[in-house]
Amino acid sequence: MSVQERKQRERAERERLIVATARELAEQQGWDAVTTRRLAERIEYSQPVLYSHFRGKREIIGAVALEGAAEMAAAVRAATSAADGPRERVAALARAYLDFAARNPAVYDALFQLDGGLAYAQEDTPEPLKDAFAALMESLGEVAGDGVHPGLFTEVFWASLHGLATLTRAGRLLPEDAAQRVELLVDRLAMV
Amino acid sequence: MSVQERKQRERAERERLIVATARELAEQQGWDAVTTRRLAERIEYSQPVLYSHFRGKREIIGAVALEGAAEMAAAVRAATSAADGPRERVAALARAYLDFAARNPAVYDALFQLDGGLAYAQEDTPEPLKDAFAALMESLGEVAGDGVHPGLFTEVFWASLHGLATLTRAGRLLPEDAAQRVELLVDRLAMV
DNA sequence: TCGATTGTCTAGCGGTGCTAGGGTCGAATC
DNA sequence: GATTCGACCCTAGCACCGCTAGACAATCGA
Repeated sequence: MSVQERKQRERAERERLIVATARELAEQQGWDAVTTRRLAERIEYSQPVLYSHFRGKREIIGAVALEGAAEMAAAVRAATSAADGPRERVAALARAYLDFAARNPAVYDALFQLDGGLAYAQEDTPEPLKDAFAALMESLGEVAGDGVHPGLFTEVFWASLHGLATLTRAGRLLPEDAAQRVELLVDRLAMV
Repeated sequence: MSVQERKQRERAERERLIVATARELAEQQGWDAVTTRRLAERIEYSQPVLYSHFRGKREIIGAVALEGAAEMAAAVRAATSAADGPRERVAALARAYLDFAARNPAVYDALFQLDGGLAYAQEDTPEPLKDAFAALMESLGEVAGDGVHPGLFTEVFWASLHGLATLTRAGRLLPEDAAQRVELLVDRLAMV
């Protein structure tokens, strides 16, 4: 029994190594640089080993996305719990969200830009994704305003943040005025 | 002279054919299906011909993006000019924008998602892109509110629309409540 | 008519994601 | 302790990708 357990442990450890390495490589050189060959070389195994853990590259991206969702949820909760009052909580949430996207561009891409084979906004959506959305709704729900469904409001606010994050990172918006944009967004959307 | 002119005409015509075919193929089967081989086969020329018109695949995407920018600007202007009053104009703009994104997903991707090698928010930004942004600002500028820079407001509103468009198309948001989200967004952001 | 130029194609390079098949090595059995 | 067996991993290769060198044919100017 103990031998099998050790093998399972080693296998799980190797899987973590794959995900961590993919993420690291993606953050360093972009997802285009994350090829199965390079990834295999970095973990010091051959390519087919990757396929004994994941169905393909897409699933590896998905694994990075799930890891990122948990971290983002934690970052958002940490920021909001340190803020006083609904208005300041929402502002802190927005800053934390955009900060996470800017600091972890590859993870953010895995989450919202690339195809990681994950289901969204559905029954079988993985728990970390649901929880990340829940983390947003916890603070945003209280400023939705009268008669506005908290979920709907959260979706709209989230979409706005997502738009700012992606357009800024893609060079469509200049980063200089980022703070002003967030300010404006929070002022208008949140009913404090 | 006339012979050269004819050749130039034919060459320009073929370039249009390439762009149109790339766009068509992308709309039908997604940009992943737009390979230089398939594209060459569809226009009934060999691959290297593509490279006599464009530096590479990226530039072809860029050409589709520019074409799309002009169309989007026209669509937005058509919608806003048919609406009465600032509030209704902004609502019409939002609907037209999201409608364009939904009806031309591949073009929208070429514009804002993929790398078409185009410069954004800079001096040397191509005219169609500047004009598309101008089309948005024409209607959005008048509802920016006191003391808010029209350009900044347009950026924020645009980012919100972009977020809704991309998240919806990527399956991150369910399309059923799309109309409600637009309503909410316009209500809150526009100072009517 | 003959060279030069222009245009196009065939063939191929190094890369991609992914997989079939063989070989090795350790664990369980006799 | 020897042997069989099965899990595991690697080598090699598939079809495809973006892109390009070099051969070849057609056309133009002298």
